[in-house]
Amino acid sequence: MAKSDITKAGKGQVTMAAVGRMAGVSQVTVSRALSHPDKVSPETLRRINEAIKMTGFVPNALAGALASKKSRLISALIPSLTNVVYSSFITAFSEKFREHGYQILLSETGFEQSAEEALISTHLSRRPDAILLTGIHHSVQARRMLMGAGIPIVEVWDITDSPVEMCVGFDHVEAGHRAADFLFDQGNVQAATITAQDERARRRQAAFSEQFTRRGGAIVGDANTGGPASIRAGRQALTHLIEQHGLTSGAIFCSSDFLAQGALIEAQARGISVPDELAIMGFGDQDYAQDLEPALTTVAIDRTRLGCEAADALLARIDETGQPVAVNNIGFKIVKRASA
Amino acid sequence: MAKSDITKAGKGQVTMAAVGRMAGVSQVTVSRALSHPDKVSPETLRRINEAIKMTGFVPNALAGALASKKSRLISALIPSLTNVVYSSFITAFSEKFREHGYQILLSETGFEQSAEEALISTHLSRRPDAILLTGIHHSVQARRMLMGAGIPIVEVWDITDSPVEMCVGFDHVEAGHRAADFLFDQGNVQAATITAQDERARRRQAAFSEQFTRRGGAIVGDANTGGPASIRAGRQALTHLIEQHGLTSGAIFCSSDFLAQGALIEAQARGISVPDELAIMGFGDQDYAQDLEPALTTVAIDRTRLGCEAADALLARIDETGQPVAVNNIGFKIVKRASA
DNA sequence: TTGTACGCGTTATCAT
DNA sequence: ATGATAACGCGTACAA
Repeated sequence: MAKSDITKAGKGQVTMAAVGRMAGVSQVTVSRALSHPDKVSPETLRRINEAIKMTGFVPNALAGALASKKSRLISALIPSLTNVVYSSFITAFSEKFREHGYQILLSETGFEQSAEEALISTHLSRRPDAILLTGIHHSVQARRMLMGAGIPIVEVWDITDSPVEMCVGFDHVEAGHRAADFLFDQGNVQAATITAQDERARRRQAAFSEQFTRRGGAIVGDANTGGPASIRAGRQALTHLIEQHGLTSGAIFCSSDFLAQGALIEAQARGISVPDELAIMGFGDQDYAQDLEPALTTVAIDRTRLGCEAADALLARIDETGQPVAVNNIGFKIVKRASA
Repeated sequence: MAKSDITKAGKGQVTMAAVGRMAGVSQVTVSRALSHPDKVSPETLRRINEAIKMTGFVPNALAGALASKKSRLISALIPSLTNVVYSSFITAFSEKFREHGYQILLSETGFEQSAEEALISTHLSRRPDAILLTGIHHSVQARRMLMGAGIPIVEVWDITDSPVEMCVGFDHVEAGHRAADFLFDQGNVQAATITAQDERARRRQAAFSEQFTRRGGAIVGDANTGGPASIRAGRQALTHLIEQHGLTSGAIFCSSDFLAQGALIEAQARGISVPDELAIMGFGDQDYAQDLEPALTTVAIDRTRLGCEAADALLARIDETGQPVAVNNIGFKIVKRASA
């Protein structure tokens, strides 16, 4: 049994050293061939690439990250993967970073804040080059860990004057106010709300009710789903508002398009005409909002822009190019369609 | 300026050695305190934990993985994050692994196969302890890299007699056949299909048409969306079938519940009664399928079970406990509701 | 119970 | 253009 092991042995992975041996160069030259090919002679480069192909060598990014102190990994914590609002956002965010050679380490936090702290710790142990958090409420311990990590941090989907470092999102109170103005100005004197279990949604709802009342309207009832948004929850909430609160006319402000869709279906099943008898307004402007029947009036959040700007902010800090603004309010837009 | 640096210096991260210095023990003892606390005296443990708290120490998982050759990282490649079918599946998969102390490195491959190869390579460079792929079609080069990695591999959402290593999914041809049988047995003699741009969906559609014809039915038309499934695509496809293929009655087999929902809305907008004039059948059994009006008849795939069994198969291989089956057919179930 | 010595596979620095 | 050497921070023997 020769001790030479140019072909890879049993469990051992192929290393740069092995590739180098095969190409007749040292390990360092292999490293250079991959990171700075222009600093290696064409002939050497050719032999190295051949050896790489023969051995099926895949660089060990763990070792690379340890040595260079750059993991090219970005942490992202979002409430839910199955909620299209967040998944489409994270798709834009990921794509931007993928173009720059980064990978995303993604975790769901759920809507209970308690899980976040442990997740942050686990994520930081992978030494990401930056981290994204959803929302602006984090425990003291979480903030401490984040600051200690010494990496760029962005909080999304909300804004505050005191972000951990940077935030990009929009003002939920203002969104609630403008939705109330819109529905009142449409001639609705009565309104109800359907809200999922989500702190930001609650904040919008409170702002909505406050403003709608201030304008002179009456809030007939508030239905909380007690869980994530779903079509079923929307149907049940409308049923509740009708049967328990005697809702017969006016407007309904839903905390998501998904809930609004449920309300739309329940109204249709009950033979209630939308928007004539009941005006229904969603939130988010999902892709399908315009394809519902009637097309859904809603508050549009540009999730793609949100993802891109969050990524840009982090990239600017990572590359130390430019100074991204600490508070980036991307706003929202009320989209009037047929349902309200 | 003393050379002692018990408090962490400028950019340097806190290491086990630093924690050890503060607690008056060596680096190894700190390591042990974290991995095998029972092998450390209570008093020492107390001092170490105190030092950890004071310094805000977060272990470097990169270094740990390099030394132990275990990254506690699982790679997952799925076609799309925004498609609830896959995101709910991956949520179950992730949850199972999270319980076992693993994190998921997730990437979208899109529905074009070409991107997969590069993604596999990038993922393998992080030295995951296992990898999950969607589908059973992979390039030769991809298979080579996968086998060379020497880690457990599971392919999901489809089955084949020759998986790279293991697969858990269901038979798409059989699903198409049974859907055809179902709709024909319901008394439909005409049928059409609406199919998204997805290889597995196409395979189901082909099997459906074949079987429906074999039974004596007639295929009126096949609408391909040419893109991902969406409500809009469903509406447009039904419009196409009606206006271009003269579809007036019979059944429609949609490749996803999302498309079926679009068809439902378009039918409603056109005043076509479902299921009396047109029977509509979806695929996937999304949570909301039963809450549509009329409730959607569809083919149920247990995505949670799929995620759990895929995770279990990998875990069994990682821990070398038990020998998971190479081909795990979890089947499907036709769920009759009101729409067909 | 605790510590010493070494290796994991790469990048960075400095020579040649 | 290429190589030798020293980190990087932690786990795993093995020793005390």
